[in-house]
Amino acid sequence: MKIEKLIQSGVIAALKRLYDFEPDDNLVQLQNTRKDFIGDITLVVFPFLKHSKKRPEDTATEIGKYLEKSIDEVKSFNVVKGFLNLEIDDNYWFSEVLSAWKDESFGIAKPSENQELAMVEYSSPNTNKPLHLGHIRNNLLGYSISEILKANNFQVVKTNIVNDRGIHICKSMLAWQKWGNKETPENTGKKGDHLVGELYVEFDKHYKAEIAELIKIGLTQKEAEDQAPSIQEARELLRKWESGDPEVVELWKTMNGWVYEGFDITYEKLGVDFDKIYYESETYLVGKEEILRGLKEGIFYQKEDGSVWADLTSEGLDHKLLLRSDGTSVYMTQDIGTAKMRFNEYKIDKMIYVVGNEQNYHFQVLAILLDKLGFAWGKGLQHFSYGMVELPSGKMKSREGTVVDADDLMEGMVKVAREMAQELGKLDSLSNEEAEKTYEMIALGALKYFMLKVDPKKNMLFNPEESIDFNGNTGPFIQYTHARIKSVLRKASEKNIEFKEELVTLPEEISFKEKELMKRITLFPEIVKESGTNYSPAIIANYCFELAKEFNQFYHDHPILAENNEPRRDVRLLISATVGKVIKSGMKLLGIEVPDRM
RNA sequence: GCCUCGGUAGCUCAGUUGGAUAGAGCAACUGCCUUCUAAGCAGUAGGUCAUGGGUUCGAAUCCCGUCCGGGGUACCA
Repeated sequence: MKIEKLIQSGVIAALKRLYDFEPDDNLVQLQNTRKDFIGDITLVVFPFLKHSKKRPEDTATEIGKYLEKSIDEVKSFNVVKGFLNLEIDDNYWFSEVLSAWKDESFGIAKPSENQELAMVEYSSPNTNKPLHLGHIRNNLLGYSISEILKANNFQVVKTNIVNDRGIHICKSMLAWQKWGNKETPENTGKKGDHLVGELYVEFDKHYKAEIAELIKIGLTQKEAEDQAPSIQEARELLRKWESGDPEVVELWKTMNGWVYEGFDITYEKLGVDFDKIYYESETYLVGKEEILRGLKEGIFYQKEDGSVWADLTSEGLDHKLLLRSDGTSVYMTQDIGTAKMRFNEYKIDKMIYVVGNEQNYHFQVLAILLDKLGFAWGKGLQHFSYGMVELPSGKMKSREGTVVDADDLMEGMVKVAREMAQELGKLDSLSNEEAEKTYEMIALGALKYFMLKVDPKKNMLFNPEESIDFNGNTGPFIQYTHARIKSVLRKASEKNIEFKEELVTLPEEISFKEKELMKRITLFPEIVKESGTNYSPAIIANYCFELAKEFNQFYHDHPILAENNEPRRDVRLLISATVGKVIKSGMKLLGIEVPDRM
């Protein structure tokens, strides 16, 4: 039984016995003892004073005496003001670490039958431009939260809804027709998504110029934006696409194909993947049908111009457009269609949308609309809302060229990692291929950890001027700690002094750091749970950092292989090996690989 | 205007859901490689937790007001 549970029930028994008082479980507040005090677990006794009718110190002492007597694991206690610090027997932590080591999947649920199914939607790019830094945060969060849900006993289906149709892609198509010079990825060597992205910028350049011209001859901004020839032509392309014009559809397929080839490369480099991909072009009509059904059933209403709306004023919200006056669908329409298709195809218990917080209102409305349409699962949708990535200059804008391109960023990071490693000369013994693989691992580790260590809900700042760090609270720091541990274990095996798990025993005395490490290891399963219920990879990231930091301190002043006292040496090897294992599985939940050498 | 999220060290971020003297990393300065990897370790310095009130044994954390910033409120997605 876990020590916290033991103590909790011990405290409840003590209160009953001493003060004839039965508290709620949540009144028993246990926390880890602060480092400046002696002890492992601390009980806050303030809430009990009303019933004990004694001073905090006396109350704590009485409870302490009771626990010391009734729970074997409680070795001793001390009282500071209203805090009862309990010292736990080293044997308890030792046995926890030993079983952590033996447990193949310590802290991680194994796939089994009857798991609930969670579908996680993430990435969801438009097909008119390459992925940028904002997408990176989305992809890393989506991937990581999927791994964390798996670790928390969910079956997970990772999904991606590709926004492959609409005015945005028509703009790139038009630009290709008019100014594209028949360029293709093949004849230029350009990555497909980048080529299409350039065309999108090209369109915008002409469009802006036309607007300026029109304003000069007296039109308002709004009129000019509406009447510029480029946008008119793009709209014409969209109409042709919707009516199935073969030539337009062909161009659309070709250009989207280029983009997908580019995306695949970026996704692979990032190390993210999907179990099921939906395309907006295949779901928007389903959404439209649902809206029309809702209209027929009187759930929605139609204005004189033909547009369809939902009245959400009874929910404290506004009126929301669902179909334009020309009958075409909007963002919301498509999401309704996509949701319906997904729930038809899978037995989804939990649907999670990894989408930026600028869409908070959208998902609030989506849940209500699905509910109104009679889908029982509508209200249960989870919007995993995360903050924006900001640059020192403010928000990123694709059209204004202030975006940090995903491919460029990753490439740059690998370059820095390579230079740094070569300077340190650490990987000289590896083959070129192995070394190159390690550079990538480190570069991606730095990038991913950088993005995931901050609370997903908060906006974060990325400064392209300062490259992402490789020292301190970073991915490489944790990777390095893992490599160090592996190195020690390799040498132990070379010297034939590996520990045998069935023979390791607790030495007479263990140091403060050794105990701290054992306690930290024991926390891991709880951390995995917490990150699952809070949808926060950051909790895991910060735990891994603390663990690695503590290991490095331990490593610095405790000889491991050179320790003469065998029980002591073996327990140090056990602790090291277990820390290595926990780091590896923790980082895996973040989608970060750890090298054996670096 | 209305809705919503945020403001913690020079910078980037933690802070165990109300507990003890608010913590890391970066940047600056000092030490430590003949001993298991120095991408490391140890130390110095850096704070009116935006601000004013309130709630109580106890507030960075909860409530109200104010200031500053982000996002939303589109027949864009």
